[in-house]
Amino acid sequence: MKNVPGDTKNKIIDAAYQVLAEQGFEKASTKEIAKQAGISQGLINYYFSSKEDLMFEIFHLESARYIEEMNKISEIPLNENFIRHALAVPKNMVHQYPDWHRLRFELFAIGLRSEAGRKEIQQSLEAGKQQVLKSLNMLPLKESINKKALASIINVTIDGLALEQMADPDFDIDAAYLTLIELLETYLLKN
Amino acid sequence: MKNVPGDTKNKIIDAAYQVLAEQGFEKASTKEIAKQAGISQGLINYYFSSKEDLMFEIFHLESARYIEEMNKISEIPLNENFIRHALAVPKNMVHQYPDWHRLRFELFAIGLRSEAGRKEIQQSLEAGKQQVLKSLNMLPLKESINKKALASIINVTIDGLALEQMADPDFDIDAAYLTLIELLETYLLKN
DNA sequence: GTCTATAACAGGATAGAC
DNA sequence: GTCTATCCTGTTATAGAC
Repeated sequence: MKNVPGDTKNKIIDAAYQVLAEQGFEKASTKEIAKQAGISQGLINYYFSSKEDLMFEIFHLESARYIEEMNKISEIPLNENFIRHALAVPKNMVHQYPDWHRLRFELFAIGLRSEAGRKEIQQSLEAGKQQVLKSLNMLPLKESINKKALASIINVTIDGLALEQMADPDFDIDAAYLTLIELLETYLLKN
Repeated sequence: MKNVPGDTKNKIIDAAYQVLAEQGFEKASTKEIAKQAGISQGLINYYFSSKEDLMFEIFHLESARYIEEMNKISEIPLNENFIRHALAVPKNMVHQYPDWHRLRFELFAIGLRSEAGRKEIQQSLEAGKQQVLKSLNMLPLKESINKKALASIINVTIDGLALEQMADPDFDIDAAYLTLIELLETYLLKN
């Protein structure tokens, strides 16, 4: 095994991501992160000036991953099934990346306590809304519809349904998405 | 000033509520809570066996307050404006009790990390859904509508819009609720 | 770059006086 | 019931050897 440049830093980031998702921001200790990464605790401060620094880097990386994932919607053909296909993208994220949503709610909680964190949430929500808005703009919609408001609603519903799914293993997320699709189709297409 | 029975305990709970909402579960120290309550730190452990014990008591009390608040919906007359009047209740909570929602998202973050916490979220979400369901059952709806799924969507949207409002002071929550009302009216009444 | 060791501090819980 | 003082543990960040 050769020493790849940037390898150690990435090992730390990966480990921190895991520990952060499992334990949350405050409880995620550098000791545990170092252990998980297979390095010494002191080394973390060689790559990151502080624990907070490391955590914010993770949130940024994950924000980017989210956008990337949601961009799959752009590739969906614009036929009468567009809405259900588009919503399948966030729905599947709950299954594929459960940690990702845990991390997101962690960010929400932190963000409501500090000014720096508040801006992080705002950016994250804004990015999600822009993605939804992009999709809405592909559809021929009436002028009377407030697209921005609608994008907000859809965006927060995606997060909320993910939470329900995580909190309650018996939650029928498929049924919820089905109803959401009906709701939107009725409003957007028949209105 | 006489010593009212249960007064000290309530002082602790009130202080803890404030500190918890401001700092979050992990950072909310018993030292700070004691300071805010105007008592000594050691006294907290006379009334509560542990910090966690204190925190859970707060979550339970707040859950009860939420239900109580939402029960106002039962008093709304069943006319054509029912939906908008009913949704005004949660919307106003964001303004009236900003701390309450901060606390709620704190609970969500904690809950996604421990089994005990997970059940707390589940209960809290379930209670909210039941309230929405109760309102939906007052309306004459088609059989084809999945009320439980719809209640979930409405319930999580309420939380989500509150988050947006807290994260972004410029967020137009009124517009969002207006669109939500239209969305529901279109689906429920015209469908 | 990476390690070990440790400094410097803060947290919750408890003991014991009053 | 309430206080003060203290114990014990765990935390992050840093110093210094390799």
